[in-house]
Amino acid sequence: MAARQDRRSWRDVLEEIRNRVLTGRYGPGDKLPRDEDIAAELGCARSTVQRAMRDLADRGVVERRRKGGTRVRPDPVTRAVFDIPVARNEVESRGGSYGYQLIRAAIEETPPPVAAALDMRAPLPMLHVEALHLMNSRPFLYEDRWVLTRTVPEIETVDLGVVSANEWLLANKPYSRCDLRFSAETAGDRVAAIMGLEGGEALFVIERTTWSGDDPITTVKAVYAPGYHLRAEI
Amino acid sequence: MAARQDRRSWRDVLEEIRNRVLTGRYGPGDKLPRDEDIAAELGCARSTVQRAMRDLADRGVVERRRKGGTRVRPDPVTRAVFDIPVARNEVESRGGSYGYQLIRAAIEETPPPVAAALDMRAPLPMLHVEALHLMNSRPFLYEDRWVLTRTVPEIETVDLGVVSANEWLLANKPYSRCDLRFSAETAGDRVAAIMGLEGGEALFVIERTTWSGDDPITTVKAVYAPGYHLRAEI
DNA sequence: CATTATAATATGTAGCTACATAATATTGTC
DNA sequence: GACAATATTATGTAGCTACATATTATAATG
Repeated sequence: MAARQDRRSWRDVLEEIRNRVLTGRYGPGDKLPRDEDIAAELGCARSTVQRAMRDLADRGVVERRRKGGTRVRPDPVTRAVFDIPVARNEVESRGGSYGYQLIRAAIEETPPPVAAALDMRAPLPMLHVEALHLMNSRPFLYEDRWVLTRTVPEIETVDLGVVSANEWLLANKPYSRCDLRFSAETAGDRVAAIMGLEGGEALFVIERTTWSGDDPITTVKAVYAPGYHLRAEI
Repeated sequence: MAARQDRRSWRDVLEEIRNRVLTGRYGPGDKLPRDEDIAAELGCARSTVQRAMRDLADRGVVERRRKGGTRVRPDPVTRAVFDIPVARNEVESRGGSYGYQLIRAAIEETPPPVAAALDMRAPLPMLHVEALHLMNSRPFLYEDRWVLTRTVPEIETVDLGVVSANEWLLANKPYSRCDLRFSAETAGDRVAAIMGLEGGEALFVIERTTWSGDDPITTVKAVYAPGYHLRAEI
């Protein structure tokens, strides 16, 4: 096959190995031949096999270890990649007009759950920000955020009535680590009041915590308006 | 830096470029120099830059096009990779004992929303399966699934009281395309009854639709027990 | 002027070599 | 036999060359 071009591409190798996994020729937990042998069998260079294998490892199909070899992942998972856009972009890409509204910004002591999320031992003064992102003047996303001022002192000089803490931090304080949690939550009285809901609705929630090296930056709870859903395709 | 080994690794290149993006030296939408020039500047081979750039593109930091060059993604996103495990593995990896219970399995005509999810034009006979996955004998995940028997006729011969449709399909009918949707939903009467809830709780929902080539295989709504959350780390 | 053919170009891929690195296996020592 | 030192090995990385491919840019043509 591949008449004009006789070379075997890494995608061909990937497909071949993937098929062998899917048809059970290489079952869960099984050890695969070494790259070199697969290369010889399929008639390509080791680097081509390497390329394919790296992709399969990225996709969660196989696991590779130096000297240990390659084996099929024993527990099959569906690996999905999600892009979580900035609220402004998400609203605008849906053709809506974006609006932003600061609800509150104040210095407070770290509450215990926030300290836990950020791996902090002792409470410290933090900037607590609540804000609402709007689509077509209607609540789209409520954000409840804590920022560690010791890590990001400049944020105290920012007018959060104009720029959202989210956008400011993204542009000014890159993170090196990020924890993400997706969940569902019932709209409580406070959130319902802020978002103009009746209360009791199921809301999609993304919690995100970021660090710069070992220094905690911020933790946010982003609560989306009812009906929101996040998509991915594989 | 890198005393013993003077070579610059692709990770170094990646970090360097990433920093330039984060510090604004390469701003959103900006075009980067060609790989070859970056290689010359940083003192490494083009292949090393390529490796780093591919990774940055995978992470959603830059966009690359042949001849068009490399540019910084204009809209910053948080790209997260989630592994969605099979219920059994998820329960067992948390140290729980897994249980499975078939609620119902019957042939029905495709309802319109299911047809829409699967890109089907006309309704066809489908296998409608409802099942409950248990952790320590308590409801963990309720699955409401439709399987197109025309694509997977063998499933009619499977005893779904013993093997879950999910596990059987994963092992026997590989998919080539998969759509995923995350959302939050309020527990209705039926789901509440099945899961032993009071009703009105906010539940985390994953909807998954798969195809083999152009042939629809199945679409599932997976409803998790209250308190469930999905994690990722970047 | 629009439309099509052609050239130019940046990234993508395949193959090669050589060496690095992380494990695992083996051997040596007590 | 237990444990440490050493060898072995499969994957990982860096660099090189040559060519493929997809676009964009330019020139040719009606």
